[in-house]
Amino acid sequence: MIDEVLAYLVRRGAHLEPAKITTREIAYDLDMSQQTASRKAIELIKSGKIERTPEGMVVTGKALAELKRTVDELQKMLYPELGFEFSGKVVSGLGEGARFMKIQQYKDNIKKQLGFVPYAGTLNVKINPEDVEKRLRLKTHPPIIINGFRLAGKDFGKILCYRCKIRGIQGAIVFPVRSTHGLNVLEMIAPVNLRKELSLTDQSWTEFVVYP
Amino acid sequence: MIDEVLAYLVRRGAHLEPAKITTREIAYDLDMSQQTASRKAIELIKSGKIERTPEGMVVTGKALAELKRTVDELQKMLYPELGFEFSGKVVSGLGEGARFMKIQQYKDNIKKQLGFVPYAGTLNVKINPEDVEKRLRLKTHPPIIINGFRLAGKDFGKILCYRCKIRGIQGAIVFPVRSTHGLNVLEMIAPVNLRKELSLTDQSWTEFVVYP
DNA sequence: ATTACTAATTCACGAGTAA
DNA sequence: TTTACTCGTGAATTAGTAA
Repeated sequence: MIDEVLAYLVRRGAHLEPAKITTREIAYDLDMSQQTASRKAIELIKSGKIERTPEGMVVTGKALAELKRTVDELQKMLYPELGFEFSGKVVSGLGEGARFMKIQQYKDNIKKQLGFVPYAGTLNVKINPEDVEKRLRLKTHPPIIINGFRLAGKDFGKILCYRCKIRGIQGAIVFPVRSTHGLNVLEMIAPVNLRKELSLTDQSWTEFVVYP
Repeated sequence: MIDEVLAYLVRRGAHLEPAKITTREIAYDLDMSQQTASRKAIELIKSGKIERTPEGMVVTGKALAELKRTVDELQKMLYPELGFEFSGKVVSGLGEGARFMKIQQYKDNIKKQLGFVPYAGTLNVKINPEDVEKRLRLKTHPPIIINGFRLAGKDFGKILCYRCKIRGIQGAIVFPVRSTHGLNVLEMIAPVNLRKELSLTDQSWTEFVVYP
């Protein structure tokens, strides 16, 4: 998992600059023998995770990146309320979302609930298969509800949504109650034309965060 | 450090609800024998870190709290620049925040936007003078907006907020649009009574992190 | 299919110590 | 003072297998 000695070195700041840390100190602080600390340090060097310089030990960028990845992943699992990250590819919708976003009632209701007038179009992203489970977990959180209405003898259903952020732009993921999408496509609205604003085309890879 | 099997169970969501995970799966995913996975699971049960129910394995709150502490610490070391850290002293508010947090509409909107029902009270912290500049920088980030509403002929304004964490408890810093506070007092809401939960009294020194 | 026991094995640890 | 070697010991792991 996370190497105890490597984490210790990071705690001592060895990822910022070389730190003069003896194997005796490591042993004392981590409650192990000096011999073990020495051996572990050698192992870390052999696996390219730390380096020894005359100024002390340094954690390599590679090891740091790996550590960050692990901590990030744990963080996300432990604090799911801080935002679900998704990544996937831009795909073309059926133009249905765009049609909805042109209807004044929806526009008004979205403005009321989300605080922005949606651009008359949606961005459809086919999420990575490994994110589908996350999407299911997302749906266990209470959504923001855009009310439906009746217009010209036709029923327009409510829309469930969650705020999201894509490359700094705030928008929302929308789930029309009668959705035509499968589990792997998420539909996004925003105050601007996301395709244009973010220079996205079909098959563009992108990532975004959803806030339940 | 961080137990590999425990982290695996968290990755599988066993801290949210019981997860049907076999020792064989653990063994396969973590590259160990089924026997070792079984033994480690038993050890985790003995140390009170997981429980086995007919519905699957569950990570206990105690183990989760411990894990969060460790991850938080690493997070802080790895990303010293992330999150705005504030420190200051607890002060008494005018009871205005508490009044707001008792109003159903605000409670509903907060639950919707932040994912928790706020305790009917706020914690006011007078931040250190050197943190005031940080507070100004914070306001340049897009806030989460709690919608206002009209009730009994009176307008209740929207509330701008940012998620925050104080001693492991997730909450939010709130900025009512018509705030009565100066620049040096921050008002915090959380799902629990922070004063009680963290044993804080007036003049208690405390610190917290705000996530823009 | 599971899980978890016992026995065999391996490999991690620390004592002693040299450099 | 360090660090890091060898080596004996024992804890951790796996194979085999029962339930």
